[in-house]
Amino acid sequence: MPELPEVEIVRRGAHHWFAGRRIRSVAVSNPRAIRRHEQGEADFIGQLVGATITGTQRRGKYFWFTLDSGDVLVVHLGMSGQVLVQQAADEPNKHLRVRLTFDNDVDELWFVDQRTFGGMFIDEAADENSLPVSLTHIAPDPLSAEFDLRNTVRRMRAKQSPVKAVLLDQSVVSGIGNIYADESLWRARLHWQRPASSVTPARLREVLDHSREVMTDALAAGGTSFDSLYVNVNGSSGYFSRRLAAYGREGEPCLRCGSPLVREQFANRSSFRCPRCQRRGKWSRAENG
DNA sequence: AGCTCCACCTATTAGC
DNA sequence: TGCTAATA
DNA sequence: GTGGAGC
Ligand SMILES: [Zn+2]
Repeated sequence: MPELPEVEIVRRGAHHWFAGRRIRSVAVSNPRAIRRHEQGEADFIGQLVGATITGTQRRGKYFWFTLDSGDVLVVHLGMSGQVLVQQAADEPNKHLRVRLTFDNDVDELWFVDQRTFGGMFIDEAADENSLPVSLTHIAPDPLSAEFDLRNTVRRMRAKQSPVKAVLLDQSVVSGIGNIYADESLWRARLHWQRPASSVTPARLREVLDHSREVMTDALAAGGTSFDSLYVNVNGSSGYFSRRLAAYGREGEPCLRCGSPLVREQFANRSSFRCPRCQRRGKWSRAENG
């Protein structure tokens, strides 16, 4: 599942290959991929053909190409999206949804997405940072310069929901998904179900600091890949999955205390935690200090 | 308004 | 093998 | 992973 580190890896690759290129053609093979472009397919194609990509930006799990038209092309990978650099002669891909060709006639951008939760759309820039209007409700992510730790802690404390739900709320803090939420909570020794309002500001600060650290480490490792669904623009996997301490480790020993990790259901996804290090009460803080 | 939960898809894997 | 359920 | 429906 692409979260901040995986999206950032893809953005960097996309920038390297496509910044400065002029779009020659656009083919949409599954209109669902551009469902968030409300003006429809013809408008989507019409706005892109002839436009030049001037750069790339990212906020949380969204990234976008800035265009010389002044608008931006927003990309979200959903659960299984890929942005690949392909050559025209490459073998067809069953899950190809959108295909862009460029003025050099060699390298193409293929948006490939098995589950079709991801997509692309054109939007206008809301400010001089080119933040798309449709993303103004997305909060800054912990790796961005605009991230305000104190303000984020204050907003988290106002929530009655489980602290994990708040970490996943992109309007409070962006970029964190199921994997890095569990990793951050494990590092902070916090039970995912604690109401955010019941957690002290100091501990909320800690869990946010841990999210920044774990996502920085994951970025350096090329992201987390469990299978071939998450890959960079060249189709390669990242190496962070082998360093996960919580996610996917049901029954395996906690790397701090050796207790077998447990798996619990949260909404309709899985949560992994250590039953000893991550207990509900405040006493879980004291041990293993 | 705040919060929870489910639909949106395709594919793979586990279990009967 | 072939179906359903669970999970990503 | 996200947006929207519903309590
Ligand atoms: Zn433990």
